Amino acid sequence: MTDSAKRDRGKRERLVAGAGDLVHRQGVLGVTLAQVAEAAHVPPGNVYYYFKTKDDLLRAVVEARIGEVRAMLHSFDAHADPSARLKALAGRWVEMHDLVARYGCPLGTLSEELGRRDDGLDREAAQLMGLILDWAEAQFRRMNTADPRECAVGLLAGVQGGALLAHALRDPALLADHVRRLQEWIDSLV
Amino acid sequence: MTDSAKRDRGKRERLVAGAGDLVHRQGVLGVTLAQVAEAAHVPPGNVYYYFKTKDDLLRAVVEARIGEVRAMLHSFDAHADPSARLKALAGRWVEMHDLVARYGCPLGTLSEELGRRDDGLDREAAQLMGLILDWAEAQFRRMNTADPRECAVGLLAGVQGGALLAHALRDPALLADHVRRLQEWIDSLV
DNA sequence: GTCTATACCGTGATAGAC
DNA sequence: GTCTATCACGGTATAGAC
Repeated sequence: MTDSAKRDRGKRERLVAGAGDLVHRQGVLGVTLAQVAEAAHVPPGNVYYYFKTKDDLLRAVVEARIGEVRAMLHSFDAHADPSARLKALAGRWVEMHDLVARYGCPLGTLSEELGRRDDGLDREAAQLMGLILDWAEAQFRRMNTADPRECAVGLLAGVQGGALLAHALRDPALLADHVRRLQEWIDSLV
Repeated sequence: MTDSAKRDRGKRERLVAGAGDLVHRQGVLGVTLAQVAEAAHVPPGNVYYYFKTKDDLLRAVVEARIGEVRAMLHSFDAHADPSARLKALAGRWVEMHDLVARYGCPLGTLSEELGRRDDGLDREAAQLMGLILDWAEAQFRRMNTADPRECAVGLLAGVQGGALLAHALRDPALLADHVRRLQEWIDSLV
């Protein structure tokens, strides 16, 4: 890789990371490309050198988030016990409960916003929830629980709903307490 | 009331209703005042005669939604049994599962979007979830369940999370199935 | 009291300078 | 190959015509 390509990559990554952050805090439509440029320490207007359109940048943000989700799920596979894996998944939202109470779940708010579209990006964003759901279903299946798919939906819906309520009421403790109840529920299934 | 005041009221109501609808489908920032005017059959630009700013109109939308929530909860009080009331609450989301799968829960998406703000409208919007939560808690308390507040959070989080997943995956059946599981859970507490 | 024409700004996007 | 000056558009909001 040439030096210039490396710099490109660095700036591209900074742009995507900054855009992802801003989108989380302000929503897709609330973010301007000028803000993204500033956050990534790139000259304003220069964003178009790396992304043809704003939607292009957005697509990169979604793809990066999907990558993060895959990495997260993969990291949970270190646990031998499927119930421990599921509890670790839920625990992720406890770890970021302050951030969630202020700006909502980074995955949930993005899914909600892009779910209204009809240009392909909605399908892309659906993977954010779809991947987690499929992974959780596989874990419940290993636990030999009845209706593993519905259990997976119950767990992720619980987490996402808890995040939404914690955000609406701006109450981090609500999320933490609710997730602990979900973790107890997982234990009760073993 | 004078005739002109009546007309005002009619237009005002049409503007608020149209704006509420558009906000649900496109999000707060995705709606333009021109669209609102068109939806309400009011001359474009004329919106400012009824509302000083866009935020003013938005506040009216939130207040109207709060009124709808109050009316909905009040209507459930017709059931003598608190568990029947709670199941009727959950049933509301089954009734509108197609709409929710397409555009998200009208209350949930609004709460998410306004929860990011910090100008008072976030507090206003918090009532959308707060009112339901308090009402549900009172019903669980009458059922003598342990931890009525946490049960209320569990129910509303379940519904909202189910709505979010149904929206993300654009799958109305997911919401209907999940809500039925929540209703069975309510029955199991009696 | 009701509505229209318009000002003004910030946005995404582009053409071309360096 | 990288960045800057600028455009055209669409948005909110206002001043003033009817």
